[in-house]
Amino acid sequence: MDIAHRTTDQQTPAEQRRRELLEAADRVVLRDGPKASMNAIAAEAGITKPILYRHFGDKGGLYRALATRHTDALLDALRAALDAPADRRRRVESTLDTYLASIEAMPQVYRFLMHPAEEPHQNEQGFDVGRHSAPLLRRMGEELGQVIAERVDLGPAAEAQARIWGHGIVGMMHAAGDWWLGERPCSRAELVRSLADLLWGRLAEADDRADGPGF
Amino acid sequence: MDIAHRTTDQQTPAEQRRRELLEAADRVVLRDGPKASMNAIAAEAGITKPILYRHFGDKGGLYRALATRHTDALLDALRAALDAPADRRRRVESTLDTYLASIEAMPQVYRFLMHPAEEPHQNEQGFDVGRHSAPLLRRMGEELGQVIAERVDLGPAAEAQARIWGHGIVGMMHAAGDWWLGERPCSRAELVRSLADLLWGRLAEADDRADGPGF
DNA sequence: GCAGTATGTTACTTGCGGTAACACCAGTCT
DNA sequence: AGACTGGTGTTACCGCAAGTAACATACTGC
Repeated sequence: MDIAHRTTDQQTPAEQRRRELLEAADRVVLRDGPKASMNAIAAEAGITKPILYRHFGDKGGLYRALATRHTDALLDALRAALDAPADRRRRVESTLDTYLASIEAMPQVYRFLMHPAEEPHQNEQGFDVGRHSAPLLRRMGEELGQVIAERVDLGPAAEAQARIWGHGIVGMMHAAGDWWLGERPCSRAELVRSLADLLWGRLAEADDRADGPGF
Repeated sequence: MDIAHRTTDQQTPAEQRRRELLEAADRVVLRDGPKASMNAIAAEAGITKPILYRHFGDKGGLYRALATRHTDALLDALRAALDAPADRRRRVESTLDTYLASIEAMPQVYRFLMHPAEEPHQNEQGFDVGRHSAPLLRRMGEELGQVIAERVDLGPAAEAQARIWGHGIVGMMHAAGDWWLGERPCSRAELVRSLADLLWGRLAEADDRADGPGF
């Protein structure tokens, strides 16, 4: 038995193989998009389908393994930005920038993680199943942005700012609503109040806790 | 020709038929979730597949038509809340509440619009977001919520507030990032600055425009 | 009668996820 | 040595869903 060796060698053969398969899958998915089939992935890895299923169970398992690698990296980067020594405002900006820089640097990975079910076949007019949410959120964001631009005096660069805020506020509403609908951690009124408070700048007003480095 | 009649009757037979089909599709989709097959929808409508394809082109067309009906209703409700005569804070709360009440009242519709590719039971073609990207957003939201709870002094009901803010801020970042990545309307630095400004309460500070009713 | 168009059908193709069933090839136990 | 075991690999198949002919039947206007 060379298990002792393996631990020093850092990898059992199965894990090694699994990593190779994941890397092949990664290549295919980032090249062909989410429509990549198990057959294509297997071919890229130089093997055939059943082996993939032995390693990952089903397609969801493969996806999960694939997603985990990328999300862990992103989360680590975000935690680092969030923990850096600086004042709160700077930390917030740094975290935002880290996230945006990540998705900017690897847009294929981002689209794979966030919009997996796109473009099933190349027709004109790229709408398809799974894209419904995006149009709705986009429309809400754009409309809110226009309302803000029309009614709020934001000084210079007002339009750009208003659109950003529109999409940001809509996203805030959507994500909080989605989470709340699933977990029901509080009443609707409380949720509304908290979100409105957030928009009203209580994040800036709140004091740091006495025992921490502040946020 | 009875086109004159049709215009007074408001509907040509084709449109009438289309509406019936859409209603049948709606029933099936809201009952079976997004995994509803074209066959099932056709059966519910009392006909067979090719007719659906003649009316809607492909499955995406059907879903799009279906989604449009619901999103239009939601957008109308939101616009009404946004336009109601009241001060800005009240209007914001009212809009948030309208949205949340809507998704609370019709969760099946909401899940269809926002999480089209869910329902774990067997056989999901293409990769699935709901299972994996949602986890990413949820994890980010929860972690941020914890960080806020640990470091910011929010007074009573701090934990609940912190979690809400965590998810809300993450959602804001995600939606704004997604939109920005697609349209590139400004530099990354501008986006970061605008979002941080939003979190810093500039929405509350800004004055109303002179020519409007205010937001 | 005859062309045109809308409505409907059955029967098919294509492609996917997923699964048997079998084959090969280490090492291991007796 | 020879049977046992576990991992790697294969071919060939199932079931199911999207999408598409090709054909059949009405109803219209000329």
